[in-house]
Amino acid sequence: MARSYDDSVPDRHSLAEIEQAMFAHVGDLSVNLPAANAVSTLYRAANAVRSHLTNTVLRGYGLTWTGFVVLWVVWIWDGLETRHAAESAGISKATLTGVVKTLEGQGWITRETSDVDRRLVNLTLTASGAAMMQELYPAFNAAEADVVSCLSTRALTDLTRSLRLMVASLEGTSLERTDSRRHIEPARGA
Amino acid sequence: MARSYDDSVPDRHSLAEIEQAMFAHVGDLSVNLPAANAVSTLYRAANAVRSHLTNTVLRGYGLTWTGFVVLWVVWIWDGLETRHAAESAGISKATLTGVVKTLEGQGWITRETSDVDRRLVNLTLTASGAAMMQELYPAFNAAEADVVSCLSTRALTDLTRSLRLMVASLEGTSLERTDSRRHIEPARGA
DNA sequence: ACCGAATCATTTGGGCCCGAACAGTAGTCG
DNA sequence: CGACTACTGTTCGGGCCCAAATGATTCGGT
Repeated sequence: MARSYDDSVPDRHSLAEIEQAMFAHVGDLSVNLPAANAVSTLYRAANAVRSHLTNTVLRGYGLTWTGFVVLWVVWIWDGLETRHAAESAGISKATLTGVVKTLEGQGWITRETSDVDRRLVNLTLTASGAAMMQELYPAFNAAEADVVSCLSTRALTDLTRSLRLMVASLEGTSLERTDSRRHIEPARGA
Repeated sequence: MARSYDDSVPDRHSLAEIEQAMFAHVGDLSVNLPAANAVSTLYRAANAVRSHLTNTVLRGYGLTWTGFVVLWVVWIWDGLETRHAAESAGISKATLTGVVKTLEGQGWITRETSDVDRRLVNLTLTASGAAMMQELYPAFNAAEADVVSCLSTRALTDLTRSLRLMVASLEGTSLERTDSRRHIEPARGA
């Protein structure tokens, strides 16, 4: 190595160092540290999981995380309309259009406009798409299990419950103001 | 409304319905449901938080989530080299280059190559950038607190600890194979 | 003093991501 | 029937995202 990696400016920051730096900039009183820690760790963990599963499992099939999620919801529900697929996958309809175009070009999925309502578009897995999911999902699920293997059963259920609470409070108050009582869509896997 | 939103195909899926659909496709025995639930809920929660904070706090300043995170780490450490900024922000150096270009164009940040090592580039907040963060961060932190207000103090610390465990086990084994003993960078706010 | 290896930031190319604007389709109500 | 309204999926524009390749710079060893 060209350098020992620990001599220059701050690289490895302890929590105490970060707290001190924060206090120096924002003032000791008015900062909610546990909330800041939780949010940043949450986002970092989600990206770490996504990145890990993508690189270890999905990349071999030429799939992205989002592409896989879309395939998954279409697979599990034996076909889906675009609007439901977008909601279940947790992405916007605009994004879904592009992702489906990619998956369609890869031959995993087909798109056909509905006969009864010509506004709708039905998504269905191709034969090779279904076969691929049947082979891929067990490996993906095993990798999921591996990712959470560092947590006890109790810690895992607590984690999921807390996260679900946050999702419920956020998705209940954010968008979709047209129907005040908004349902909670658990997305894939739950 | 044109339709009652609840009559057509499957939209509101209960957990039991999803489990049943999964079993029908993957086989009852070999699926780790708690792990799948945890991973999907984790990712969905992270995106919900990101989306909420972006729309309620950041959008008013013309900032994206990633742009804000980069500004934050540069702010809190009184300037940073790009490699450290990328790692602290949890994004690749390639992504950072583009984000910094955006922030530079908006006048929040400046870029200048180091004198002692001309490969390095130092990032510093402009005067207006520092002033903006001083005004913005309290609002952002308040929104963070609001997002986790549905959890008890105990649940929040447990959540953060579990997530940190996952991050540690993932970032310790994923990339950066050059230095086998990799440190754990807590990112912003932690 | 040189040369090869390591490290840095950037560019390139392909894909995801969303809000806003859009055109097409369906239901409603006079 | 003919507006009017609501809902559909798509397109557009701008930004984020990363792996791989590139060019510049530095370090270590000879």
